[in-house]
Amino acid sequence: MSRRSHDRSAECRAFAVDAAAVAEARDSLHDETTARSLADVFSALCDPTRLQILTALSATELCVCDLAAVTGSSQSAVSHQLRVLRDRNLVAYRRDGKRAVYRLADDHVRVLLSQALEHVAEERA
Amino acid sequence: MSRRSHDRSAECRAFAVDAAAVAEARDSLHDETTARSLADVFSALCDPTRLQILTALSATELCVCDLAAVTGSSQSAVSHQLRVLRDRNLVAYRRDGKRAVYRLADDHVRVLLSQALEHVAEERA
DNA sequence: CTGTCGTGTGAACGTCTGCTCATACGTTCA
DNA sequence: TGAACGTATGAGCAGACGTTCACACGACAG
Repeated sequence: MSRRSHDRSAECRAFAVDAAAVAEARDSLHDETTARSLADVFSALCDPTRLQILTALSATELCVCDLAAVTGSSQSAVSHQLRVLRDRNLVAYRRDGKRAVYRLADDHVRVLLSQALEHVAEERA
Repeated sequence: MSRRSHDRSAECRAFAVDAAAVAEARDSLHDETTARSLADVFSALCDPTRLQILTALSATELCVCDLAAVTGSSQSAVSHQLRVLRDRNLVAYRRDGKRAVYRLADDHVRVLLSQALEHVAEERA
């Protein structure tokens, strides 16, 4: 514990290089629950199967069975993923007899998808 | 293997309920490389530590050491995450002596963050 | 009622992921 | 040149994740 200023190889320095910038950046961080919700939203979007589901639902509303057909996944897998998307408020659904017909919950999803699409298109230039 | 039409409990039906909707949705899906890139972008955004990094960089550019201070993570962890963000073209950096100063790569990141933020704010109403 | 359909769900399992630890590399300064 | 600094990276490990499998449940037809 002696020689305090020399034994922090992996810790980097305890004090910041640019204290002002660190303070400014720290203030800009979201509170914990907001940060958690943000991560949840993006977590819902990071799986290829869920992205396919959302892209499909951008075009038209679909029941679970048809979503399975569109994505090429099993009905069970789709149902599990829809549960995630429902919990994140990214999709909504209505019952139609024995079927459950899903649709996008709001337009934020479309914007998120289109922005990400723009990004990947741009970096290919 | 007989009784072909009765033993597909988990497979759901092989033909779609709403063939037209399925065809329309299927056409709207992105090609495989685009889908992969989209998933990569959102995968980069779904980790709390990386979200903190990007939020911090929305305010000001920062070196690795200061990012570690802002996020409360180790320098190694931040460096690993920055590698992910670099590979996804979400951040860029310049060398300044021994330091590496990182910044957001483009404005798509800001839009993505703000849209997700709007979404989580809205569903709390 | 009985059987089938469409869907939801829990357990199990293999894979992916993000962390720590240790170490290496390039830069700066004495 | 040698030491400290800032950063990058690989190995290893614990936990999260997505799938399959098996099954339960409500709705509808016969």
